Amino acid sequence: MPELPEVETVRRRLLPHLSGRVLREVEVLDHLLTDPEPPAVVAARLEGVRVETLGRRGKYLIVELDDGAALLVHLRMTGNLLWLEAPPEEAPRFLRAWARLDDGSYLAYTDARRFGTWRIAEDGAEAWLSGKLGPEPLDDWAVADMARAFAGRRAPVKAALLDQRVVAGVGNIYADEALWAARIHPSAPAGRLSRPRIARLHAAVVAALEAGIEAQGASIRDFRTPDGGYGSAQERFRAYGRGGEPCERCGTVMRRTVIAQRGTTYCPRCQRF
DNA sequence: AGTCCGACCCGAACGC
DNA sequence: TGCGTTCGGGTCGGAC
Repeated sequence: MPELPEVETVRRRLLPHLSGRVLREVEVLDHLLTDPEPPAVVAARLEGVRVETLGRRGKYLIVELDDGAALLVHLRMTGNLLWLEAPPEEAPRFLRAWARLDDGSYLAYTDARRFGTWRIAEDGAEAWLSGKLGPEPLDDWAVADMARAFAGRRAPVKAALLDQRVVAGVGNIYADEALWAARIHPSAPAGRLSRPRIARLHAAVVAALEAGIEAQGASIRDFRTPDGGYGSAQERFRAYGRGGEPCERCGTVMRRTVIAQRGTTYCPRCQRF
């Protein structure tokens, strides 16, 4: 499930292939991808435009266009961008959109569950994203920012971490990893965490995301890099998906529950309420 | 304002 | 083997 490290991996691997390329021909096959905008309108809007660079904000991949607009791609759960040197003979499974580039190469967007979105931001990415997203965790994010965002909140700290206005890019996986590393119970009310605990969690979020990028993301279900490769972050997980297994810190059996409507795994001994 | 929860979608995994 | 059921993710909008 693409979270910040997966999207950053896509950005880095795709950048050399897309930078400076012109989108010669674009087709959007799934109306949900561009909803409420008609697919043909979005496709036509993209044709003939040059890609300046690729950016990222939280879990959004930003295709910066040379006319000042941007294409905001959100992969949600099962979205994948795949780059090929030439168009394939057979369409990739779950193909929802594709583009032919001016060097003959081909970009495919696949999405089994059709949750992903493509949106044109005519005034640029930040105009559309500001207000929706909090700070970039690996950019200019301080402990004080996290403390301010948590202040007064009674919701579980896990719910707060998943709130993209608190910090952008953390999803279910890296939230569980960070809470485990910081030894904080996912149900603890965000606004009642002590300053040292907030500092610990802040550092743990940053470390979890950096480790994820380092491993080129987690290929637990559908995620692939644009070259069709696999990330290896899942091999290092110490909380996510480890319910029923021993905690790697203390050996206690990890517990799986539901918090903030999300599957949540934690160590009942290391992460006391 | 903060919080909660259903809806969206459908392949994969599971149960019988 | 085959069928039906459940699960899971991120985000949004509506209800408290």
